[in-house]
Amino acid sequence: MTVPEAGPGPETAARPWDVWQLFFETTARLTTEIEARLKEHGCSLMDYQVLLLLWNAEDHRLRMGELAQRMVFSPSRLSYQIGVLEKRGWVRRRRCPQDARGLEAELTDEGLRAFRRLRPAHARDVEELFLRALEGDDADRLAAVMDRLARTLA
Amino acid sequence: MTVPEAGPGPETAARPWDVWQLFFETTARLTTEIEARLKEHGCSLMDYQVLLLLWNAEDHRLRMGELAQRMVFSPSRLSYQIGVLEKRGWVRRRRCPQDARGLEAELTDEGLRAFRRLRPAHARDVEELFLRALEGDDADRLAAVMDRLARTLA
DNA sequence: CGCCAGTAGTTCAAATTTGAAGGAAGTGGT
DNA sequence: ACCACTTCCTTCAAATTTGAACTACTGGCG
Repeated sequence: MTVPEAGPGPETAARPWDVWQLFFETTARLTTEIEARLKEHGCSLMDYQVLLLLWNAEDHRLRMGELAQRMVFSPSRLSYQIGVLEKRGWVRRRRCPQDARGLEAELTDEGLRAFRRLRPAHARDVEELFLRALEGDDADRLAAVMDRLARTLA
Repeated sequence: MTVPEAGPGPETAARPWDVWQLFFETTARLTTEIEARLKEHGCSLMDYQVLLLLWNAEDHRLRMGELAQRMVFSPSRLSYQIGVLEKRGWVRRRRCPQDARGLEAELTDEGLRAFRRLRPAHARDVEELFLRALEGDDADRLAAVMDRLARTLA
């Protein structure tokens, strides 16, 4: 309203700080709900994300450090998480051939089956709770913003 | 590239699932970094958000339940958080006059001062790490998407 | 009034997360 | 070969988070 516009401009001139608060709160609600639904199938969202990264990786394995980077986990947090998944039989630790300091986390056959079992329900949840809210070129616009954010953070 | 377009369409047709992953990962990086910076001033992001909500509230007070809703916290989590802030002298618990079951969390004078001390640095961080990435009408578009997400979750 | 289902918060134990410290192995200079 | 430095990951204690009881109070109904 304060800035003259040519043509039909946006109805709402969102105040930047409100956008941040809305982003923060909505993100919390979204991940909380998705996590709650996934947990009914016996898996936390972080568990799932680890499985997903391993699933996508060459030979279903990744170096611990690489995994920690991608998950935005501290080393100790990743160590704990992998420990949990290992006890559950979904992941195995292997010493890395190239570098005896390092370890690789590898999806077991059981982990593979668990992932395949979990995926459909989780995909539907993300679909329903997140993707459905994206209209028109929202996906592209959102991706562009996230890319810019990621670049700032790098 | 796979879909014929009339005129100069968007360069990138982001695949929905990738958008979700990017959103999830970038959000994690962003909040992790903002939290790290805030902690150098001796306050967690959740502490700050509680202070902010109380700051904005009538008489700087809110019912525990209301606060829990807005923070997306479980009752026990809020109870713990308020306990921490209370020990630090930033917040006080008062029995609610209208309903003897309930409590209100109220900002103390010291809490007020703490918030005013924290705010500038945090504002700069959010500015630098989040708001700067928003170009053109990104803020409005993002707000619209978040609104739609929130409505789905309600 | 007296009972009772429902509401508001707290508490407790178990699970997770953090951050500092440690142990094992690579790397590079001498 | 040796030593200092770095990298990779784990471990440990303390802080936080979760989820299931548990306590205190309300409001409505007989």
